[in-house]
Amino acid sequence: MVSADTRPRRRADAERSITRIVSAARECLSRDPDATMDDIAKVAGVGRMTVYGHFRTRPELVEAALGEALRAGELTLAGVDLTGDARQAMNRLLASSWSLVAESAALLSAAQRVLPEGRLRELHTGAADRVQQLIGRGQDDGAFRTDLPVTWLVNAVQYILHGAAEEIRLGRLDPVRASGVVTATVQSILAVPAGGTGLPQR
Amino acid sequence: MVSADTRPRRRADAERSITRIVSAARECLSRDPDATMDDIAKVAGVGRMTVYGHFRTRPELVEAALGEALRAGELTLAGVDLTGDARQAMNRLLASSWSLVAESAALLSAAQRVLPEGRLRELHTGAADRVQQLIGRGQDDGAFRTDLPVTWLVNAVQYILHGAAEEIRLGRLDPVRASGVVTATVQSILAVPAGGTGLPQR
DNA sequence: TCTATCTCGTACGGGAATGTACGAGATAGC
DNA sequence: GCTATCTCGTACATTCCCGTACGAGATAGA
Repeated sequence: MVSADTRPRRRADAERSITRIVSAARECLSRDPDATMDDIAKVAGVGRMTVYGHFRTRPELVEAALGEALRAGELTLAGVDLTGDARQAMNRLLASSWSLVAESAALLSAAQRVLPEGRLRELHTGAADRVQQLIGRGQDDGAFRTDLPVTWLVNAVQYILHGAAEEIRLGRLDPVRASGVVTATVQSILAVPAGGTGLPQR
Repeated sequence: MVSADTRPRRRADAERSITRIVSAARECLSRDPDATMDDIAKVAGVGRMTVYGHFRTRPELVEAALGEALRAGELTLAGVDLTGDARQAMNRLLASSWSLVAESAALLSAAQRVLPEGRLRELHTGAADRVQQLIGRGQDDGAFRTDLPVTWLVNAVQYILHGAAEEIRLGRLDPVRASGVVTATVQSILAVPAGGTGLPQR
């Protein structure tokens, strides 16, 4: 309904350009939410005018980039076995897609500034919901803590992923160890507290 | 060495204006890193030209705002008893200053875009170092985990605080419960893992 | 080979933000 | 009450980016 041939038809080189542009947009925008059309064009290796040939406005391009990232995320998500022990499932999920999820989060915050609120929710729902479902199921199974709101847990995980991506970018976290670090941190956040965290049980 | 009277002298009303401007800058910039000089002036209740009367450039104002926030943070930090059980100390620290630390983090990311790298480290060192020391001490005492790098733990805590502030801003987290939620989450991140996180021991 | 499509440079208009210049009026502080 | 200081509006130059217009040249695809 989106990517199919609603347009009359396109030449192969145009298709290739679009791919490169969207890919460049993902890269640039997830690093700098204010990346310029010109920046993106340069990274894509095309002229700025070519970009405008395919995307009329900047918001349109941002949406395309976000959409692609989310689609990729959902695809990966769909390929991960989320059944069985929730902890193990979360580990599998993180191992295969944490950096991708982090990228989506960065793009999401970039999109937040240029897309209408509704449009954003519309695109993002689905990807996030499935993570929330997994965490929710883990809570029901007794694998994950229930003393904190689900929405907080979901977002806390997001922030950790986002942070890890940033730390790598700043050279403060070894990319090789990152996956393990992320997994360990997330598990700690979701785990049922031992009982002595010093907090009232609420 | 910074705030003292290196300037010839200032009238009382000017002093008042500066205070309001810096305060407004802290508020605006921690909410939107791209806040305009005009935005800040409006919030401060003064004209834009008055702002320029005291801060020649935007980076100068950003630095002032960040500096003030960090100074406030250090002041609070200095008032917290960090001795004794590291877990309890961390709880005390978070209880009395988590939102302030979160604000500093937001300002920090705003400053990252307009201040030279060195200047930023220069200002920020001190505040962050003390948190790092506390976590390091906790590790030595066996209160906190040692399977993850200290720098990561410090930053993970920062990201969680930042995230909590954002969640409140978006109305997804009850401000009243926030303190407890933050404390519980941070304790989980720092705690020595029970032993079954599913990760190789490093 | 022929044509519709695509690339992409130059040039232009518009908007927003920064920072400067000037100056008239208010006021703190002596 | 005098004066240096401060406030702050208007106006302007500059810069940066977006988006449009035009068009010449390359190329895919038949």
